Amino acid sequence: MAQPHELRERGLRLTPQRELVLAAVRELDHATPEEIAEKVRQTHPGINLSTAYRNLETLENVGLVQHSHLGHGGASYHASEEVAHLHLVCGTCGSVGDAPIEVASSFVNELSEDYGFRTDVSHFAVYGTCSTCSQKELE
Amino acid sequence: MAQPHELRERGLRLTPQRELVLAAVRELDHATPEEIAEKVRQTHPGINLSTAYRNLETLENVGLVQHSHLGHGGASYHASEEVAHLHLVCGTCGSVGDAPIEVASSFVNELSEDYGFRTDVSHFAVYGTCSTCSQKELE
DNA sequence: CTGAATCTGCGAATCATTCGCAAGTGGTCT
DNA sequence: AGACCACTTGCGAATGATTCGCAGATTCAG
Repeated sequence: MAQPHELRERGLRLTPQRELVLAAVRELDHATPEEIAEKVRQTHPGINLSTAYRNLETLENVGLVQHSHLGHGGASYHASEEVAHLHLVCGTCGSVGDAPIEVASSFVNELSEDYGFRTDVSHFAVYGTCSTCSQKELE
Repeated sequence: MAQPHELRERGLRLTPQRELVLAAVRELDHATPEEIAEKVRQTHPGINLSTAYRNLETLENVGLVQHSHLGHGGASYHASEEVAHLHLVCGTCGSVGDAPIEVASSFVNELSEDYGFRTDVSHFAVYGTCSTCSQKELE
């Protein structure tokens, strides 16, 4: 009995690499599978990239982590308990800024009411030009 | 003299494949490089995929075409003169719906005022669940 | 018509992600 | 503790999308 581990509780086996992947996602925020594997290697050198990918997928299925698409590159993972927020990706300098999800609430509501579309604003990045780069363009 | 071709006018050489790529982008809307190459092959069988990619990049540099990221897959190209609109991608069924860009105007304004971020709403898809799939979930 | 710079075709290289498979391990049931 | 089996892992190969290197072809200015 005793209280089951959070992974077991979701029907997953408890393996060192799985725990480490989850820990890495929680520690690094917005990390690519590659970066997560790299992090895990610090304590478990042998871990394979495929294993990182597979565990991220598994953890996502049970809702412990989620991924979003930031730049043109690959996906970026973060823990589910993290507060959801918008990602403002600058197409000019590549920086990624954050903004509270509330900024989009009226937009989300409108899409819901008019189109019946339930938006997950944090899944894809919001693309544009950051204030710094906008300034520079004026020069 | 005479009026220069729209491509020459932008400092580009006028090659058959380049014109065809541009024509294909205009004809097919939201096409992947692969689909564009396929289209071009109808009139110019020999065109190489790399050439399509290179020309799309070149055309994008001079502002004649633009690309956006719809699903997890590759980029999708469209002509610049096309009216910008939002892409509503359903994560469940994969469908891509459209919505006028005005729906996002207050959202865009807010980001601009509060964060100085100039948003290009049509570059990345808006991710979520379409009305059809939302319905099904309730059953 | 000629030359130089720009393009194109092609195959190889890259990057991110997924697969197949055999060997290893975790959890359950005795 | 011992045995079993399904789930996992490591590894290398397979994919799919995109980029690169290069030699030969083409465009366009003079």
